[in-house]
Amino acid sequence: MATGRTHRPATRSRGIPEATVARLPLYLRALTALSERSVPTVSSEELAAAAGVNSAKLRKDFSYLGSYGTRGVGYDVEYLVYQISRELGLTQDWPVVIVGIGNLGAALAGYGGFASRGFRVAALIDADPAMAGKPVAGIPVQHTDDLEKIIKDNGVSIGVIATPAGVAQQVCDRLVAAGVTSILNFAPTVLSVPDGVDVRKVDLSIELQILAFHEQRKAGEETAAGDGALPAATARGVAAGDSADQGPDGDVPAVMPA
Amino acid sequence: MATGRTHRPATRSRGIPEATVARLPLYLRALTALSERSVPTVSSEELAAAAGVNSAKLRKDFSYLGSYGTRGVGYDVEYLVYQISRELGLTQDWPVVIVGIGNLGAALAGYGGFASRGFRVAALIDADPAMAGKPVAGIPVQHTDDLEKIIKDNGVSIGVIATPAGVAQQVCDRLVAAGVTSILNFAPTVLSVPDGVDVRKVDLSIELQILAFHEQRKAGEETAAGDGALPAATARGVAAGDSADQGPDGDVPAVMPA
DNA sequence: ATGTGTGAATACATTCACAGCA
DNA sequence: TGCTGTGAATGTATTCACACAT
Repeated sequence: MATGRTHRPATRSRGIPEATVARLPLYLRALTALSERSVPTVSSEELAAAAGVNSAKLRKDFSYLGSYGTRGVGYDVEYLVYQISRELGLTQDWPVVIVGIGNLGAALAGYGGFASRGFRVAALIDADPAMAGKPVAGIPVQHTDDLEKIIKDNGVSIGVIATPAGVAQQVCDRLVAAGVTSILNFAPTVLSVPDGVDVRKVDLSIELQILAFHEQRKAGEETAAGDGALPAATARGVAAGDSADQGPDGDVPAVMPA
Repeated sequence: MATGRTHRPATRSRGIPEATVARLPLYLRALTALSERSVPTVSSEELAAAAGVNSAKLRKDFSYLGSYGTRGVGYDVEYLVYQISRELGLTQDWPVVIVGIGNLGAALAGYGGFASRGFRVAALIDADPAMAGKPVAGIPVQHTDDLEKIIKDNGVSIGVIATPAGVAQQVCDRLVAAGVTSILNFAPTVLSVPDGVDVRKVDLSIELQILAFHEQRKAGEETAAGDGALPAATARGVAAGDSADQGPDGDVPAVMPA
């Protein structure tokens, strides 16, 4: 959108593929590093290497944002940082609340990547009265009773759930009722949310299980009982790939504090 | 690099799509819950609802594993639990080491989902000499100096990196050199690994940025300057969707302890 | 020369819709 | 009759390869 570029919608139209959106943060991180080293421009090849993707994909991804590069030269680092930040909505800063201050919640609260990337921990919330008032990562923990007020007073629209699985849905319901429309769920449960609310999950156990699956292959077919064993086949540097889905309701799983 | 691969042996029997593999843990979790409630059978419809996917997808996923259902009836819960566990390689248990025992590492160490799901924390490793010997979640922390020995003595092939970004690559290199072939990376860096080593990332900041992107849209087109704004359109329960990729090397980012 | 931007080709994933088995 | 299993249809993502701007 930026300037008045009204040609083919292909450029800045509202149709950025999810897969591309998921990679923008990666590019942004690599670009930020370059920016800090005062590198003025990068080629798609270089940037792709730094982000761990291949250059064709990167160029295609950028093409959805617009034509921000210069043929024969590459991309202007600062300009791209700005464009991607804007596209991701990071030019404003998002107040976030973290609910469930166990080890995980504390780790999240202390995560340095927040402030620097458009997010601000507006509040830490926990159900344990003993924690109320105690500062974690410099921020005082507040009691769950005040959840609704905290959300409203701070205009919070993004919530992080780091509670035990048993109370996650209930916390989720309260967050949503109070106005939160995006949730990052670390509890190992499928959350049900109304339409219009986004849920993303982070789940240690799932990630490990996926690794185990590939690990098992690499280990050879020793286990092969009556299977039409397939030797190598997969030894590729799989190195990741997620996928989640969703019907009308919530989403999935995750790590969990003590 | 495990065994030889090179071409595209892409057989068929052993060809479970990545997207399906990524969902098996979800199904497994839902099935385990049913199993605990002594539910004997489930239909694809019911199980799909519990796992947060749609039934056609679930049936297609299961079709890659074999024909484990009964037409007109559904799936036998116990049997499916076993088949999926086996497919994921969870019938054996995987010793795992966690490197970097900050808040995050401690949270992971205390995660209950380990033991119950085929994983065992074989060791906790940290570079801080002051931590050595101190138990975290009941497991004594060991010093980084002994990393290689620990990996070898325990036959560890899966490592979790929860260190600050600055040392992640270095830790990764040592893990790989010592024999680890699967890595779950929580540090916000792209790790380079040789072929045959799988890397998966978990990155709080990236997840939040993806949420922010969608959140921005929902917020309306207030920012809309000369854009052919697209009003509602997105209010759907987007609710997730990942995607990562990879070239020849490693992968990406993540949370980070204090 | 060099490296972007992008149509066209290919690969992968989801959804449909229904035949066929219990 | 009810629900699985799966080909065919559709949708999405990645990769190729090259015209073209600088």
